[in-house]
Amino acid sequence: MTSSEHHSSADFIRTKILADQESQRFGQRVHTRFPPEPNGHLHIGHAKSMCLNFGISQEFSGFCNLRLDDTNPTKESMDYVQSIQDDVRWLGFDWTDRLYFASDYFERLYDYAVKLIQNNKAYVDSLTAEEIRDYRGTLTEPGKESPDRQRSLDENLELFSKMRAGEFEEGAYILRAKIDMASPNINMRDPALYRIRHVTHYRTGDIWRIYPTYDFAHPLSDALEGITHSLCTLEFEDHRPLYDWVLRECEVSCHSQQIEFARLNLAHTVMSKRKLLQLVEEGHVNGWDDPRLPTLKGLRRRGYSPAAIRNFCDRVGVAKRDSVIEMGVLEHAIREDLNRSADRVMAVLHPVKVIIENFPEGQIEEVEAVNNPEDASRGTRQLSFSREIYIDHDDFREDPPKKYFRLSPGKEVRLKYGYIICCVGVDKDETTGEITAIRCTYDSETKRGGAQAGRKVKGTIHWVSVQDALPAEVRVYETLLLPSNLDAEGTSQGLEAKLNPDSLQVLETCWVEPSLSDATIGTSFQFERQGYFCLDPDSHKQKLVFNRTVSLRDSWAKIERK
RNA sequence: UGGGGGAUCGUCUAAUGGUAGGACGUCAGAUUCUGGUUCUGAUUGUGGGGGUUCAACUCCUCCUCCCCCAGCCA
Repeated sequence: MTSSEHHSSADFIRTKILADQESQRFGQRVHTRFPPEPNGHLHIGHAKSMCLNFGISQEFSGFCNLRLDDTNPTKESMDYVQSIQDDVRWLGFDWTDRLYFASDYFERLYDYAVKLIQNNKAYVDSLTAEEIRDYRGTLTEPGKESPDRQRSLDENLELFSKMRAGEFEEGAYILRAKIDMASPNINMRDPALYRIRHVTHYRTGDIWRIYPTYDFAHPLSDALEGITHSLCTLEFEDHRPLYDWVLRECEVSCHSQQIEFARLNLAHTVMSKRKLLQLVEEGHVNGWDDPRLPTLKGLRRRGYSPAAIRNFCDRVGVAKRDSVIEMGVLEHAIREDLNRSADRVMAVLHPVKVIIENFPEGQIEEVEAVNNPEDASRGTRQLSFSREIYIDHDDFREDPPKKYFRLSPGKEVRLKYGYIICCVGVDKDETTGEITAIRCTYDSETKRGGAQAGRKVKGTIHWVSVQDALPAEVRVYETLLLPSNLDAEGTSQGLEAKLNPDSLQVLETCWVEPSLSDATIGTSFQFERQGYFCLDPDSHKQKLVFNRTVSLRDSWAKIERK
């Protein structure tokens, strides 16, 4: 199987891989890796990377490793490792037995560093962090060589060994690559390879006092795992010469090709770990799985399916230019999925009581409702119809605008799966003027199967029967941010100012049909005419809690806006 | 302003010298017991100036704009 069988035209990465296969650069081998650092939860940007790495490995009959890039012990934890594995699996990817940790390579990485020293390609520097910054030069001026650059081989070896043994304070020494302090590429001005950290690593404990940097550990981890194509985001573009330098100077047998692509940006939300953390810690959202967050846990709780997210990533494509994807693309992906899979159900979010005056008091009638018009095998269910029902506040207007097809005084509307009713009056609270009930009559011939069943009216609305409706809370979400994206100026202050104050709206007094009483947590439903909703873990017997995943497309809202 | 990247419909993304195509969105129509779905149609684009060529999104040249880099983070 090749990528060309899946894509009418391959993206630039698949094109490169095809060319590498053509030239036998890695034989026919294609081996990728998904390398998150276990210092936070995965988000939809990671989903793009997973779809790329796991997707490509599948298309080219290769492999994809899950690698935890845990070279910085100060921010990493086992909890994150577990969370990452859960999320990768949930998204639908399988690393089988290829689970790796950069920390498992620490010993071999150390040996490579020693080799570099022996080859006069690395040295131990005693400059402080500030001094190193000064010596580095600027974007336009070359750097200066550290006095320690000329340190003897034996002395370097001995100092490095003592660094490892924990004989020095943090910051006292650092191992640097000996490359070129005048390089126009700042990453090549003798970058750090190892730093001293007297910190317990969540996996290796206290056996290491020095830890390799990303620039040293990453290329070698790729080499050790036999990775052929190392996909990363654009900001690593000017690290590529260093990536190649490390592999060349360490004389490894497998030299992977680093390829950079543009990270995913979604409009009206944030993707950086720092900002996500800020939202959680400052309480702007309720935890990492808040349904407003673009984290995989948040999307999952919001009701997004793994298939929809994968499909979204496919649609978005992969390229090198910076881009911001509109929310509409994500929303389309989940609607497309849920339209096929979610059972339909009646729910009233903003209830108004309707009294059907000519319907006998105490009488209850069964009506048949279709579970999913897209899937006949989902069958039908019975709904009970009675004299008093709830309809949505939006479906009644005392003074209807033009093209309003719903209920208004003297006008008819069909109750979905039920009768055509006609509004004959309105009850109002004497003091507030608020509508307390809508009075209607029904046409008894218009039920499905009735003599007038075929009679057409402009509108059909949803409803629930007062007598057996279940109370529910519904949480309606809007975007996290008001503007479509943060500018470069997006500081911590800036983020707070751009938050959408109405990103969460809690509707406490909703009514849903009784069939929902045995719904399981996480299941998605279409509330007829409204949107897709899923049952939240906060639900309990007394009160069901639903999250709105996404609304239905609403062409009436568009007409009314004009 | 040193280096590295990038610029194609509103938004993503194809087309490597040969009809600028697809998706999302938008608009219009058809169907519909969901103003949903589905179907049909329409809409709009190669950052700018020169040049090469029968032919340029594509090659050359000049310009403009955007992003990334001066962590002992990744």
